[in-house]
This record gives sequence, C-alpha cells and structure tokens, in this order.
Amino acid sequence: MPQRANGRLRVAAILEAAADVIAEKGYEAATMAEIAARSGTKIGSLYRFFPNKESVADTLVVSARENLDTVFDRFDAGVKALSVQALADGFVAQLVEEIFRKPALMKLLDASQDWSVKREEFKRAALRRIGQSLLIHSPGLPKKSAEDIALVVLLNTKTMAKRDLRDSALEEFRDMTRLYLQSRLKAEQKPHSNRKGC
Amino acid sequence: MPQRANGRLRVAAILEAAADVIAEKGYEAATMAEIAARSGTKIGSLYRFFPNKESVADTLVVSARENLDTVFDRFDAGVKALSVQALADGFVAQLVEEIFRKPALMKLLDASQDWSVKREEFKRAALRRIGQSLLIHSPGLPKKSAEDIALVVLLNTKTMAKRDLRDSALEEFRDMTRLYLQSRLKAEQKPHSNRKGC
Amino acid sequence: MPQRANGRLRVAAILEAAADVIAEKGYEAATMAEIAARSGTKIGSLYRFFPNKESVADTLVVSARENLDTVFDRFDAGVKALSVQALADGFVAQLVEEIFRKPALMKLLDASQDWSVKREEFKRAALRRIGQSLLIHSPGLPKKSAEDIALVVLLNTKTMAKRDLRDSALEEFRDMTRLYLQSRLKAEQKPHSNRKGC
Amino acid sequence: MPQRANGRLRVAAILEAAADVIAEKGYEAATMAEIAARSGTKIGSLYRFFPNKESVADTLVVSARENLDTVFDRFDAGVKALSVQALADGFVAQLVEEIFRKPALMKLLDASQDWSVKREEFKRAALRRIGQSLLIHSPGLPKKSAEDIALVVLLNTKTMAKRDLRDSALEEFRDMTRLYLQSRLKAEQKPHSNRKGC
DNA sequence: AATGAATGAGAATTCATTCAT
DNA sequence: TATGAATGAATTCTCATTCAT
Repeated sequence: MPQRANGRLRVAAILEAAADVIAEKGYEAATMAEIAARSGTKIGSLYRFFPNKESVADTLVVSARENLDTVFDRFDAGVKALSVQALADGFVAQLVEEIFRKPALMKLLDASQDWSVKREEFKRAALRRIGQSLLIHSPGLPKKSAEDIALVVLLNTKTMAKRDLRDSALEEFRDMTRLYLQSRLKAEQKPHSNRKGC
Repeated sequence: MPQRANGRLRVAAILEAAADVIAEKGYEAATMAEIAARSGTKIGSLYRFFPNKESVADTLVVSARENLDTVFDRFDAGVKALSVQALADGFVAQLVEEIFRKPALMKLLDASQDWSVKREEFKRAALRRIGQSLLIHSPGLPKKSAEDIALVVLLNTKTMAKRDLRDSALEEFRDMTRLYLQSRLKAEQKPHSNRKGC
Repeated sequence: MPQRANGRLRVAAILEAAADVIAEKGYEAATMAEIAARSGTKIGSLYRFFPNKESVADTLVVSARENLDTVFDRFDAGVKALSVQALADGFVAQLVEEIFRKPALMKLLDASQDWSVKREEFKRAALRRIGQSLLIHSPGLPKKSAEDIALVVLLNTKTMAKRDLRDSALEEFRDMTRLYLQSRLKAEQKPHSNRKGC
Repeated sequence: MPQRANGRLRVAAILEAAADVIAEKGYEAATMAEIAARSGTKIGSLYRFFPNKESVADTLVVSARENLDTVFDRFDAGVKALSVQALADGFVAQLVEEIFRKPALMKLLDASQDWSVKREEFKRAALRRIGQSLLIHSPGLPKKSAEDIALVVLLNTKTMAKRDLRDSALEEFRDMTRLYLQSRLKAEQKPHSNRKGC
C-alpha cells in the first residue's frame, strides 16, 4: 500500500516492531500504541497503513506464509535424494529454524481470537507444502497417509519451536520424528511389522 | 476459603463458570463480570471469594494439578505390569483424557501473561509425575533420560488434546508415542504380555 | 436498571445532561465525556447505566413516547366535545408545547444515523395517537383519511416547534392547521366544495 | 477558484461526490477522504480547491442559492397571471422539485453545527424570493403578511421534500398550502382562469 | 503542481477492582 | 454480609488538516 520509499520504510519498521511486541506479550496484550512507539511512528500514521490491529497481525502471518513457499521451494528441489532420516531432519530444520523460529508467528497461531481464518489458511498452506514434499520423496505414499504424516510433522516442529526447550529435549523430538517417519515411509515398501492391529 | 456449605457451592459454581468463559474466550478476554453473571454470583461477592482475576485462574490450575496427582496415583499403582506399548497408551489416556481435555486449562497454560509461575508449577508437577511413572516402570532408566522422555510425553499429549484433531491424526500421535517410548525403553523392555489387540 | 436510590438519581442526572448536550450540539456532536461531566458522573459510571451512546438517546426517545401517551390519554378524555377549531388548537397545544418543545427530542428525530428504528417507533406512536384522537372526535372519518390527516398534523406541529419561529409565524401555522382540519373534517359531513378534482 | 477547464471539471466532480456523501451520511459523518475518493481526487488536491470541509458544504449551499435565483426568475416571469391555486401549486413545484429535492441540501440545512451563517443566508434568500413572488402576484399584500406567508410556504415545501412522504401525504400538503394561500390572498384574489383540473 | 505521508487531539468503550450502604 | 455503584486508566480507532518531495 505505501507508494513512497518513506512509506515503505515505515511499514517495514511497523511490522518489525509489531513482531517484537507480539512476541513479548501476545496478540491481545500488544497495543497499537506500543507498536507505534517502538517503530518511531505516530499512532495516526500507523493507522494510515494498517486499518486496524488485526491487519497488522494478518500481514505478519501472510508474510510467514510466503516465506513458507520460498523455503519449501528450495527444500523440494533436493528432497528426492534424501534418506528418510535426512528427510525428517530436513523438515525439522526448515520448519523449526526458518518458519517457526519467529516468536510472533507462534503467538499469533495460538491466539485465542477469531483468528481461525488466517491461522487456518497458514496451517493449510503448511500442511500442503509438507505433504507435497512427502509425495515427492515417496511417490507411492497414499494421499491420506501423506496428510496425516504432514500434520504430525507440522505439530512436532511447532512444539520444537517453543522458546524454552533445552537442547537435549530438541534432540529427543528430532529423533522421535525420525522414528515416526521411518515407520511411516518404510511401511509403504515393506510389510509394516509395528502397526496397530498387528 | 469458604467454610460454610453455601460458600463452597458458590466457589464451585464460580470455578465452573470461569472454566467455561476462559475456555470460550481465553484468560485475557474473560471478564470477571461474565464469570459472576454465569455463576449467578454478584460481582461484589465474587471478589469476596477471589481477591482478583488471577486467583480465579490460579485456583483452576491448582485444582488441575491436584487432579494430576489423583490420576497418577491410580495409574502408578498398575504401571509396573504394563508393556511399553501399554505404558505409552496409558500416558496418552491419562493425560489427554483426564488432564488436558479441559479447554480452560489448555488456554491457561498457553496464556501470554506472566503466567510463568503457576504454569511452570503445573508443568513441573506433570513432568515429575510422568518421570516417576517411567521410573516405576523401568527402574534402571537414568534420571536424565526419564526427564527428557517425560517432556516428550507431556508435549505430545498436550498436542493431542487440541480441540480440532481428527481421529486418524490422534491415532498417528498415539503410535508415534509408542514408537518413541519403545525406542527409549528398549533396554529394559519386558515381555509384552499386555499388548492391546493381540 | 438502577436498583439503589443513588443510582436512580444518577440516571436522572445523566438523562438531563444528555438532553441538554444533545439539544445544544445534536446527537453526533454530543460526546459521552461531556454528558458525564455535566451530570457530575464519571465516564465509567455513565457506561454502567447506559451500555453505549445510542442507549442514552434511546432512553430519551422512549421517555418522550411515554409522555406522548400520558398527554394524549388526557387529551382524548375531552376531545369529543371540541369544535374543529378547538381540536386543531388542541393538537397544536399538546404536541408543540408538551411533546416537541424538548429540543433534544427534535434533534434526535432529525439525527442522520440509523436512527430509523427508534425514530420510526416514535413517529408511528405519534401518528397512532393523533389518528385515534381524530377518530374519537369524528367517528365517521375513514381510517385512511385519519392517517393522512394525522401525518399532516404531526409534521405541522413538528415544524412549529422549531426553536426560532417568531410568534406571528406560529400564529400562521396554527391558523393553517385549523383551515386544514376544518376542510378535512367538514368534508365528511357536508359535500366538500374545495377538494381536488372539483 | 480554478481557471483551467481541468480544474473546473475537478471542482464539479468534487461537489457532486460531496453531495452524494453528505446525502448519505450527513455533514458531520461525511469525511473529506471519502469525498476525495469518490470524486477520483487525491486528498491533497481536494484541499487545493477547498481550504476546508466547511467550504465544500458552503459551496453546495451557495450553488443551491444561485439555483434558487434562476428558478424564481423564471417563475416570477409568469406569476402575475396565476390563480391563487396555481400560485400555491407553483410554489410547491418550484421549491419541492427544483430546490429541496437535493438530499444533500436538506441535510446541510438541518445540520447541527454553527451552520447558522450559510443556512440563514440561504433561508433569508429563499424567504426573499418567495415574498417577492407573492408581492408580484398580489401587489396590495402588506409586506409583513408577505413575510409570514413566505415562511409558511418555505417550511411547508421543506417538509414536503422529506424523502419518505408517500404520495397521498404529499397531496394533502399541497392542498393545505392551497387552502392557506387562498385564505391569505382572498382580498386580492383574481378570477381563476388557470385552475388546474377544471 | 500533484500527492502520499504525517500528525495528534479526541471519540467511544472496557474492566479490574474498591467502597459504601 | 451482600451487593450495587463508583472509578479512571487504558485501548482501539478517526479525521481534518498540513507538509515535504
């Protein structure tokens, strides 16, 4: 929306400040006044670029979704060649480090509000990209399985991205994700010895 | 703390209403006025029982922690005899169904605030009880391992308790937790006499 | 809504102040802050009794509607005995002096907003009462005519109630209303010599 | 005041947009931003042509006053020959259809503000023109009477111009205005050669 | 000259908490 | 003791107007 260089800078500053404030206090407790102050913007100018508080958060989420595409486009380019282990580690690396390591996004995805819309949009996009990567890696995988696995990978990595996990815990989750993927992606090649119903 | 039956009933009604409101709107958006109204209490009376909003939430968390002890006392009584699979399933059953299936608690544990205190207390208690169960089941397990495993179990089950997981996804998580526990407890695995479905 | 004497006094003071402010500046330009200040109320207390600005105005309009009923109940008691002239003068006296001589009501009835609801309600009630009086006075009058006449009487008296009419102008309107009523109420007894279509 | 054709077009577009917005929302709720947007003008440019919001409304009112002169110049040319009935009908036709049938003007004339200045100016002009027509028609009419009658005609036609009057009500008002004028101009009444419908 | 951006005083409304009767 | 009322800081959002490029 900003057309002048000045405006574009201002918008960038606002979004950065908003990410900080939301990361610290969450969406609801973040105030437009503080976002304005921290970005060196006057409240009136803030509202010139963002018509309301929600639109600020929306923009943050949408930009995370765009980031998602960038990250996964790159990832998918090499995914075919990966071992299952490397695939699991790759998912973790991409999602935890590149996507979820933005505390503001985490807060927004957990926000109580009617966030359902943008949040679901993001979640759907993430599931789609993860599922797509899985199918590139293991083309024989049933669609339905891919969906389930994608959800597990998504939620695992989201859990791993929580601020306060110590490294050993991270390692456990990484390993659990490997185990899980191995079990699910071997299943389609070999008889699965370990599944429910024996 | 109320000593007359009347008072105890009122407190119970308040807590129930508070749980409902917090479940619907989250801690921050829940208002004392609505909690009062829904519990048929006048705002002045509410404040005679709970000195402030935080204390209402605190009480909810504390009672969840007490529930935790009850649930795990019972669980621990039979834990020694369980196969690893049954142990995993047991953790899931106890934590997902008995503890986390209270939306208000979930909201509170995720609340943005300076909730750190009570939340950490609850988390610590949960980790302690899960770790304890693990050690009862597998006495040779190193303490440090038990801690890490407990954390994974805790976070897995918390994830599973989210409102909107469909059954197939739940099943995936359940199975992943089994795989993980098996991998971690392999050393001291018992003959699986208790395996579900076999 | 107020249950204690104190509260009732406060509500009365608020409504009086609101009427003053709205009379001076109109609904939109009247601010809740000024209403609060003029009634010696703190803004928080104002909102305790009136959930929003609209409800303050609503209450004013509703009370005018109630006043309408009181005034017309009294008027209707003697209406049968009146000459047409006296009927016209009576309508003017009741409506101009008792109902519309509250500048706040006038402003509210003219307010731009989505006031349609309460305004229409008031207007409908006024039309109903005027029409009823007409029918009591002249039982043979067709319903449809009564409705049309009521509307003319209503709008004439509303015009007459504008702040700035000088007395001679008032007199003109009074006389015009007499002429009009005479023409309309004689019509039903004698052949109307003066009507459209000759 | 713009001197180039471009500027004049722009001013016209702005005024048209302003009339629309004010008609819809009233003067206070109309925003300069919306007027600019609807007229395809940038806000900065709008302020080059009109130094402030009031001046936009002023221009609208002034142009209505100019229109008034045009309309009445034409009307006065034939007014001498009219019967009283036709005079009444003529006033109604000119004022209701040509002048007041612009919702924006109605809103402005009713606006709460310190509009007194321009509004009074318009009102005075209208009274002057109506009085003048009356005196042309009935030269013997006392000045004071002409003033009073003019006011009644003005307010009657303003009432008739309200958006929501149904046709039968309009007809009543038209007839009432005829009755009134007849009563006031009886002394100098002419043979009604021109009476509508006869 | 054209126009995007900046400004900031103020508006409505909310809510946890305290008090007085 | 029960409870209706009082409080006021904080929050979101608006808009006429002015500037700088």
